[in-house]
Amino acid sequence: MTLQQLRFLSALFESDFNITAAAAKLGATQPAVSRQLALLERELGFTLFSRNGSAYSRVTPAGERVIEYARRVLREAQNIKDVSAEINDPRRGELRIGATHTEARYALPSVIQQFQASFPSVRFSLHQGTPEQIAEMARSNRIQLVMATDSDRLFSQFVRLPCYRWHGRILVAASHPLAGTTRPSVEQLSTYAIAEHLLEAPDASPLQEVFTRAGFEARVALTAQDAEIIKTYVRLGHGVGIIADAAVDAERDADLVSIDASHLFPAHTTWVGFMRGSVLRQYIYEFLSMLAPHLNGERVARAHSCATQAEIDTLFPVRGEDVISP
Amino acid sequence: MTLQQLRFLSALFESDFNITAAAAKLGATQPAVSRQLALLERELGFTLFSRNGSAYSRVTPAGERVIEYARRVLREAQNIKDVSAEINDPRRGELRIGATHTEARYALPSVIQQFQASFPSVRFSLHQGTPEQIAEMARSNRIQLVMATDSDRLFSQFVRLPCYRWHGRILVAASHPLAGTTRPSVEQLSTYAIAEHLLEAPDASPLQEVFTRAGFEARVALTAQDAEIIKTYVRLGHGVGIIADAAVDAERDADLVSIDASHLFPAHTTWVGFMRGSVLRQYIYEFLSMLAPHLNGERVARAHSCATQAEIDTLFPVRGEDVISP
DNA sequence: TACAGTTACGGACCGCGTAAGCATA
DNA sequence: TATGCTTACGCGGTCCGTAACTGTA
Repeated sequence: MTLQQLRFLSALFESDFNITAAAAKLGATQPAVSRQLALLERELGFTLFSRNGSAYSRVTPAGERVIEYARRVLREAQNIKDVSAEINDPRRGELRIGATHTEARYALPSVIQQFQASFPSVRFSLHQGTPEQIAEMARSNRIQLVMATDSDRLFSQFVRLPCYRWHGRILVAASHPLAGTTRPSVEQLSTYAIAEHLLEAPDASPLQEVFTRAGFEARVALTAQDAEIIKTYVRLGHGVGIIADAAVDAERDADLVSIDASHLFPAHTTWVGFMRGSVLRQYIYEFLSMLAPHLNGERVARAHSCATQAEIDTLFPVRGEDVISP
Repeated sequence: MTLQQLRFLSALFESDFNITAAAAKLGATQPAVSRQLALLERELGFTLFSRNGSAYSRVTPAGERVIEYARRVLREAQNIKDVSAEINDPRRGELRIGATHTEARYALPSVIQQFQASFPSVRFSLHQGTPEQIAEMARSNRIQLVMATDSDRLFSQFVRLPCYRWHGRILVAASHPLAGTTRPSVEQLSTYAIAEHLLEAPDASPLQEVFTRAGFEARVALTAQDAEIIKTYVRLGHGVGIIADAAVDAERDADLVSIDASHLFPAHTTWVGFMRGSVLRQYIYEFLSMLAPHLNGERVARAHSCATQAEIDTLFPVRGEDVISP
């Protein structure tokens, strides 16, 4: 068993069991990958993938376990390389972030700009995807930081730090009946079609829950990860939009009316995280402190050494809509 | 960076920085180890060990971090081998246990006998040591299971399962003034020299605490890991011994009087554990259920998947002196 | 025929052990 | 002089890429 074999194994898994693609990803030739995987299977004594004729089709139950541990091996090996890079040149490296749509679109751009000015030799990349996708990217070491809102469930192997909290805002066209109101009720909202800014799985919508509890039903006519789609819909006068307050741009959305909805919906927490046990380069600490002032080096380091998420949560208490920065 | 280099690195660390010894331990020659470590240092770009002339003396701070991650790599790689062994021959393998003196001496022998009868092809070995020593053995993968009493502090990276609970017993010679008493008080005890069965660090003695709280001082004249030493001392009539109840043998200690002391001292918990995230062979599950009936496969598997020790503790509630087996 | 994976072959490289060299007590 | 690590050297294995082969849609 060699690290190379485990790299091939992991790459094959991440390339939909296509050896040719996996080989290309690692800058190797296809026979090399094929041979090393055959050798690994022979050494382990059982098949890792089931063959569908000549093509590999899917992983066996045993293979799944092996891949899980293989990835752990590779992550720990990457940690060694990170320690080395940090010592040799702390200001040079890579920062790969995975984020869901809203964070990538509204929260990150200004921070990224600031970060790149401070660390011109750090190659920055941003990978937008669903929470499932970015969790998988982190597991395969393709990204170091993850940013998402809620969906904690998917990130149990992560150290999660609260970044900021926010409320939904109601967005309507200027001509809409609700345009002049403040503090609209659930009953009022329930008479209109709703365009909702999707956070996680559609079935886990906190919006539906709020309506149900008040004895009404939400008529959700549109859901989208991209708040701009919601705005377009609202501009057409088709109903009421509900989006993150960060997604409301005072200038470009001047034709729309946005109404505070903090009395209706619970606050969301946008957090940033990394895989438990992974090495954090110094510039990652810097990035986090740029992202939110309360994520300073000392507190992040303390969170990093916590064994459980519960301990971390006590380090970052929440008051009302804000994470408290002592 | 290769797995072999990490193995050499880890072995050197565990051989007191003696390359010759490390090479012998791994069945390699000394130049091979020397060269691979030099290559690794060159690849990483910094020294891992500080040289004291020609000999290696100690690890650098950076080296310490690298070793930490190198060991993790090796543990995860071992997990892959364990998965493989389990699939190829579930009844063949190794079971290496680290235990402190009392467990190795009194609790384990009968279980080991039973286990070896059921699994003749599993090579069993038992390694007795201080809690510090066995924790270090587990970190370097030399043992898979750990058994100890209290000293939780040293085993934060472990999954700990309560095995059984026990009280200290007072042991005196038949001619001793306390021989006829039941429920002796702290005041009575404080007039005699005490020989204490040592559990963890001498400064963390719960005995001293009990005495202090009652307003007395314990005159501890002897401490020992081996309860037999305490018995010898008591036989000489030199004072009062306090040992684990498991260490009292009805037949062989018939010349001594043992007195229940559960009213005086808090119960101790003897636990068994393994490193978090390690693969457990099927026969390890069997061993655990032989060790204590409440450690059945289903519950151990559940504990294994817990992320925190606190979760595990709720799986094994305690009532009085016993771990509850539902 | 196109596609995906395996087998065959020759070359480069790499890691090992033996043996000699070098520094420190 | 003994100990412990490093360098030199030659061998054997191993890994790789190119190329040819096999099996499947």
